[in-house]
Amino acid sequence: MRQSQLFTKTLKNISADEQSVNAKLLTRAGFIHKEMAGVYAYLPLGLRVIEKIKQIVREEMNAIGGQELLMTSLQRKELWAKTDRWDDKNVDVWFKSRLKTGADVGLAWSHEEPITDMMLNYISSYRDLPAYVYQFQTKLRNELRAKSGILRGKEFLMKDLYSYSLSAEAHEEFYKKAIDAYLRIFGGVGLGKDTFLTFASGGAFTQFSHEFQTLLDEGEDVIYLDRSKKIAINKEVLSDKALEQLDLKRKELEEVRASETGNIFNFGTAKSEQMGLYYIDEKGKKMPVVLGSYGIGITRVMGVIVEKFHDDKGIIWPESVAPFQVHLLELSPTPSPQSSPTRGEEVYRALRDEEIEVLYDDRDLTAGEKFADADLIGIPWRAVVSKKTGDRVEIKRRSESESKLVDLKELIKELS
RNA sequence: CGGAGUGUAGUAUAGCGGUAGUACGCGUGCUUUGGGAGCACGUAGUCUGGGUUCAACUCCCAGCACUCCGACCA
Repeated sequence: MRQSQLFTKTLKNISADEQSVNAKLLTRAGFIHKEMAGVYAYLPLGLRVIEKIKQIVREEMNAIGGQELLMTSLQRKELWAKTDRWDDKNVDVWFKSRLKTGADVGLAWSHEEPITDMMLNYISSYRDLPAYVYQFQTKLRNELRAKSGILRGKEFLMKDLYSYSLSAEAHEEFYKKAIDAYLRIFGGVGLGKDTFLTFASGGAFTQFSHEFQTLLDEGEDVIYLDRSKKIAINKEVLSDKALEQLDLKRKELEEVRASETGNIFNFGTAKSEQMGLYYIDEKGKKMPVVLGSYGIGITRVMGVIVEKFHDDKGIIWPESVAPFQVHLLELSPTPSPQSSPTRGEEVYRALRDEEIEVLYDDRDLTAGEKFADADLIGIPWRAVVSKKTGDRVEIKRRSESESKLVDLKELIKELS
């Protein structure tokens, strides 16, 4: 894409009100726009990052048998009343509205109830199980206090998968596969080294649920981490008994702050029973379906990545989620549309021919401004053409300071 | 929901009970072109409502919005 065509611009300064690093950098670089507290729009650059993260998640979900769908944002009151979660006393983040007919509707803060209710239509026999369905959906939550930029918003994008299994054993098997898939996802988006399976409060059916906590000083959670075992326990369930069950020793645990980037739950059969989701087994016996849910905060992951990968000049995107692979800067171009294409144009076309995602800074700006923008936007590779580079290209990683001169072939090889 | 703070051009900020200033941006022109370049001219503003006052952007009250701390967080 040509940067001259990109409608967003970088900003040198933003409101002192915006204090989180992720919101500051993403706003200044033109990835997001704040509509109101805790509510952000994702602009072209930001959306590209979102789509990259989604694709990494999608591939892993498909690999464990997930089928993608898209549920609705408007939800029926009755479904949530069945599990006693319509009442504001029980769920305090509801946005509620009313149809012209007078019927109450809720705006989706989760989809467990509607998706489980929908499955009543499709699950009636053991032959229909298991079923794994997932979606990427905007969740709307009337949080009292949004904070930390896109880390906790009133509106955010989440991947939620729901598993419907025949038995506790079958569920357990899938649950383990989901854990592995999650670890691969966090590795894939560049957070693998700092993301740990964490035992957390489990609810009625199981003692623990599992969170995926990414170490981050700006995170909201405190966890106790055993680095050698690569697992952690959330402060909220820390007890001598829990430590013993998990075979963890208090003196080997490190207290660290983290952000909950994923969370998986075993609901057992409780919700199925409440909602009437049963199947008939081989012997003709009516059995409740075993339910699990598996979430990843897509936009939160994006925010965490920015919090972890930046310097004083801007963002440093991991290659797997960067909006573009390479930022091509043409310095001191000689604008003359009638004559032959500039060196920048040639390189731009060559990269595009190789299907390399390139943001081409073809704007008539000074070198300093282009460098500053490139650092701020944070694309992993920077390629510069100018009088100085002649028929070669100067390339540099955003994360490093040394550059080198290469020819076009080497450039393409480096980026492929 | 408890506590604290802040609302001044598109953005960031200064100031004052008496005609609102600077920087960036934006527009025009010229000069520049390897780290947010220069000159000139131009552009645009006191959150809303009420009160005090001869006079309110400034003081007081309320509302709304934003930020931070805490509580909450399937």
